[in-house]
Amino acid sequence: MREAGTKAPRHAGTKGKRLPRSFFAAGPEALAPALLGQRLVRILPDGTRLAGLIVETEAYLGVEDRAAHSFGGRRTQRVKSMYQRPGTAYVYFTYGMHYCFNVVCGAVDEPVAVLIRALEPTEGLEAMRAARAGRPGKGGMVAARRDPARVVRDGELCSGPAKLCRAMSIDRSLDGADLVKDDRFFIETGRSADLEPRMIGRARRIGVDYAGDWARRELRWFVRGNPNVSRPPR
DNA sequence: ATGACGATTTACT
DNA sequence: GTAAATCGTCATA
Repeated sequence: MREAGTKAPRHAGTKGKRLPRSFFAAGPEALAPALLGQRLVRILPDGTRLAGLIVETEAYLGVEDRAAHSFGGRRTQRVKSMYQRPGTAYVYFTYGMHYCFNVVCGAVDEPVAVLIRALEPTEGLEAMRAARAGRPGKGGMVAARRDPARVVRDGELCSGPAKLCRAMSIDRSLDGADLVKDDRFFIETGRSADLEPRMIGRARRIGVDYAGDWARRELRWFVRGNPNVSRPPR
């Protein structure tokens, strides 16, 4: 994690300790800010290690949260991962072309989670650029709009929930993965200790205007001044 | 079986 | 700022 204005992270490439299940069991409002600065790691089938520090998260509070997929106790095929153990990955497909990734953080049958909205990329940037240059999601953009040669600036590589999934090759195959045990997908201790409270911002969640009062609640946390944050508040 | 919509991103005015 | 892309999911019938 770096403050605005400083150079590349000194500890890029550093491997941390894997976060234990007890860390993930904190519940969404505690886990969302606690995940800031932690390192999300993805090992590709060919062994390439991709990683980034988490710089933006959102809490989804479950059955009473109108913005949550589990609102009202919905227990559909799509959201089944949200009802699993803390530390489970909930990956869903949306808008016909994008994936988003959440960390489940409640007891079994308590469908709460934290959406990972942005990362500061630290390892495997080349592979990320290649993944982001092509077409998104499943079917992906029409021919007229896809541009395999398009250049994605580093600050835009993982600056959104679907962008980071694209950059890190996170798709449906990782839905339900156990982040505590899985060897392709996990979270390590990063540089959260460097984050003073004043460096953490809080704001409304993005893209949930349909959720009435729940749209107004400040359930989004982000690292102030970090260029990878998807939508820095005013 | 059908229709409306989405925890988004992108290009364009 | 607006609109298009694109299809699985969900509610309704």
